[in-house]
Amino acid sequence: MTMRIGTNEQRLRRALEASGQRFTEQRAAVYRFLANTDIHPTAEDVFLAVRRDIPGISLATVYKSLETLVGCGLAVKLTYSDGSARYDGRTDPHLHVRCVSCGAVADVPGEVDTRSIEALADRAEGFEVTGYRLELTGLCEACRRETAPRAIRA
Amino acid sequence: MTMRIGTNEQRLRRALEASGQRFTEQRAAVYRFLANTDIHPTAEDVFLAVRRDIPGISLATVYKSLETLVGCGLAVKLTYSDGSARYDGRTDPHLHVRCVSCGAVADVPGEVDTRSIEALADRAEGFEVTGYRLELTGLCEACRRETAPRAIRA
DNA sequence: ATCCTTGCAAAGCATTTGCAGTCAC
DNA sequence: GTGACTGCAAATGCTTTGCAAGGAT
Repeated sequence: MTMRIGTNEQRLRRALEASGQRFTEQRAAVYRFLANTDIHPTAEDVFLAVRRDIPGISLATVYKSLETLVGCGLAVKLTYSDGSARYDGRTDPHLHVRCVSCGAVADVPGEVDTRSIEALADRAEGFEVTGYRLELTGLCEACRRETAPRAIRA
Repeated sequence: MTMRIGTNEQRLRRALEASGQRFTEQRAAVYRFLANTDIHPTAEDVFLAVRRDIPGISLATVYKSLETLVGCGLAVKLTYSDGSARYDGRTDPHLHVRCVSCGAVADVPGEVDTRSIEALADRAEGFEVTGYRLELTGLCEACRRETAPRAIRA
């Protein structure tokens, strides 16, 4: 089975059309980058990368394009407590690790047994529990070597 | 066994002294409020409440006082992905539920079996995993009744 | 031809910071 | 008396928004 060039673009065209939105060069470039990386980039990372293809693109357009992709179900937004966000081209649920020093995010393979978590949902008095947020935290390889990691909120 | 008035203030005085900081009316009022509520207030909630005791207090001072309490180990800062923070006078680790609509936070009694989570720490390649973040999400009683919950980031 | 998108700059929002005056010790 | 703390206002940093010009269908 051969991987076809253009598959990502076709998927994007279909998803945009399905939601009554237009295919643009900017959205295509953003999706192309996102679908081919596992670094879980910030909007700015995407901006810097996409600017190599489209020098005139603006940061605001990158933000808007990313939100469009999320709206179409082609990307997932990972939001963090320092107010920053990262984007993931993988849309299936999976666990992430986040570096508490630099904010880098990586995938963690494997399944979590969530029964223990779900069992607590009934204890949340007054709340209708619909889900949970779980992520591992730690230090990435680069930050582990550093003497003075810069402080960020996990 | 009788609850003594002044216990909170004594604990605050001790904690501040231990870290070379000064006891002030503002810090006392912030701690008094935080130690007697389970609403997990935002800095602004604290500000509005404390202003009843100290009308001239500023929001900046409330922020600084809260950080001081966190630094002393008398409070815990709960940070969320919409960039907001809430403060908890309970410093022992326990699970929270957060309303995805209004951001309200409540305690959830009970223990989670974390073995399944901890077992995945080894799979995070390149990372030294030091902990995890877990919280339940859902709708609080008030928001469940509303027709159009306002959108916030979970 | 329509009306969705872009790019720019300005606005938002929770929080932080600089600084002069004030206060706890 | 001295250095930490307060209150004010201005600044910060990520993200969003308003709007006129441009582009996809």
